Amino acid sequence: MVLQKRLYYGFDGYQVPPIPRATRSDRRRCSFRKKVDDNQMCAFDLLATVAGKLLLEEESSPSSSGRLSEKELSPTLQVSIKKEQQHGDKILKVEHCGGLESMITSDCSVNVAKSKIQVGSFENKVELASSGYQESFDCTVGDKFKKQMNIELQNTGNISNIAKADICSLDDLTLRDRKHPALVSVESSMTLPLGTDHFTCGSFPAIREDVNLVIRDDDENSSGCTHPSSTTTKSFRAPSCVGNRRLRNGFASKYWKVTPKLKREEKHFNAASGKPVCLPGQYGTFQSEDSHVKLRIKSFKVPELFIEIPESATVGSLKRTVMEAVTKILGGGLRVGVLLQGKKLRDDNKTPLQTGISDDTKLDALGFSLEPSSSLAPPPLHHEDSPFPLTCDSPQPLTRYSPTPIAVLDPPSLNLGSFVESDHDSAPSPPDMSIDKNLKDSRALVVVPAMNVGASAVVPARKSKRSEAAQRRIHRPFSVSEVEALVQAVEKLGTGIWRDVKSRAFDYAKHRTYVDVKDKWKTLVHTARISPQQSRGEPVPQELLDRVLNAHAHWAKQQAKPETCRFR
DNA sequence: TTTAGGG
DNA sequence: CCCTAAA
Repeated sequence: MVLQKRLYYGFDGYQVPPIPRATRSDRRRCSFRKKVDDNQMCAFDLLATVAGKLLLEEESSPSSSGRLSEKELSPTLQVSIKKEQQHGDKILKVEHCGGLESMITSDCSVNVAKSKIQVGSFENKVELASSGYQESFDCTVGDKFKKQMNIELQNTGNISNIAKADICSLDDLTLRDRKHPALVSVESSMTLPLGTDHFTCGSFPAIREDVNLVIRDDDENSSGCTHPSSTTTKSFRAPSCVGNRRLRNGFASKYWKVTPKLKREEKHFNAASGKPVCLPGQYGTFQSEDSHVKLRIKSFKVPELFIEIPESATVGSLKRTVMEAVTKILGGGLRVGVLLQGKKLRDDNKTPLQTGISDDTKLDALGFSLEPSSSLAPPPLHHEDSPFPLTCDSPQPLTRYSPTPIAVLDPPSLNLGSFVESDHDSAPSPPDMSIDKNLKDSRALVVVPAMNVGASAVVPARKSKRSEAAQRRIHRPFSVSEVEALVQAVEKLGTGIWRDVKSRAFDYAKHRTYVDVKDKWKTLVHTARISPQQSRGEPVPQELLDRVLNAHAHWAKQQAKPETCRFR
């Protein structure tokens, strides 16, 4: 099946929703935020997981030992960001390719360097092109790169705040000066084993017709691994190809692609009709042929993603883990949220103006976010207690990986580059946004800003009626691999020291607390004592249950005789 | 903050 | 998972 829709939108930058990550203790004081955070994390996991899958499939091959080493994985975490800016008759193109981390954290420069060291195979390429002149050069990570960026940015004057964090720190680029909205093209390609219905625009009528969503069946071939003709092609990989190939491998059954397009003009809304009005020459105005508001998703934000696998895990197990997580998440579907100045627009029936979106609304004040949806139920807003079948559970003592934004090459037809852009901050005004850390940990899948909303409706983000009350955390069943890790840790450390067990077996999983771990052990012991038929959920291998009982008995005995040293 | 248990 | 008393 092929669905194609386009979404045009224009704005200058995007922002991350004001959802600072909350620690468990923080949650007590700010439950609402924590809740949102949890949801976003799920959404984020989804995207990043998918991305990671693609890359892993393409670039990672089992080492001779049949195991994955960090070195093998790291290089697969690639990200590409491409920026274009028109300045007079010149067009500045900046492309950045780096390790995953640079996409996830706000401090790209640091992480890029880190990634460089870690991976050793990362590259940056900056291209400067203007009429009759073209130059490209490779930069090393760090100062040199930043320096290069500075020069270019200065030469061209203004630059978008988009992707700034991805290239280097804000200060380095002095991006605050944004008189001209830079043109940024970000495309993302990912495979999602999810039916189109999950992301149909029914929930987002305003942009329905504009979203460039390509959903097709696997076998749909991947004829076009054509790289963009531009010189920028070389610096990054051809994820689109990867994606397709992957699909054909039978993993994902659908190919979901969001292809943003560059649009130089901006649009204004007519106060009366709520429809866009063309205001040529005016900054912040869009050009529209008809009376429709056109939106374009500029980029997705993928704050953070962790894929953990045991060091002894094989590529195959990694893939299965990823698949498992994706499937879970997709099962819940996705919802779209609209953010204005960091606040969610909950009333679907308001017009742009009514929600506060007006001509002078800063484009970057608008944002879209994809959130996991609890059920198939449409975006009707209800609280989100609904259990989310998502979760990115992984196997044991894992190694931790970052997300995986992928650089995608243009579709054969279009000569656009696709990328997944992740960035933090950038919003000059979003209230209550302790960028940095908070964002860093807010695992959200955020689609960037856009102008949307027709007279129709906006997508309800989520109605948290109890924007204050404590919300129950989403249910995150322990996967078999997690159980395995837990058992192993308890066998080694014993019971009663859950803090240690937690850090040993789930150090990477921020959503697992020592209390959770302790509770899990409790239920495991219970499960091991009852008949398999009586237990629910994913069945735990008998072998593990046996080990649970043995370990439980062993440590219970140990506790009985205090004189004995636990370490034997 | 952690543990240990009941809910 | 949550909530809490205890330590």
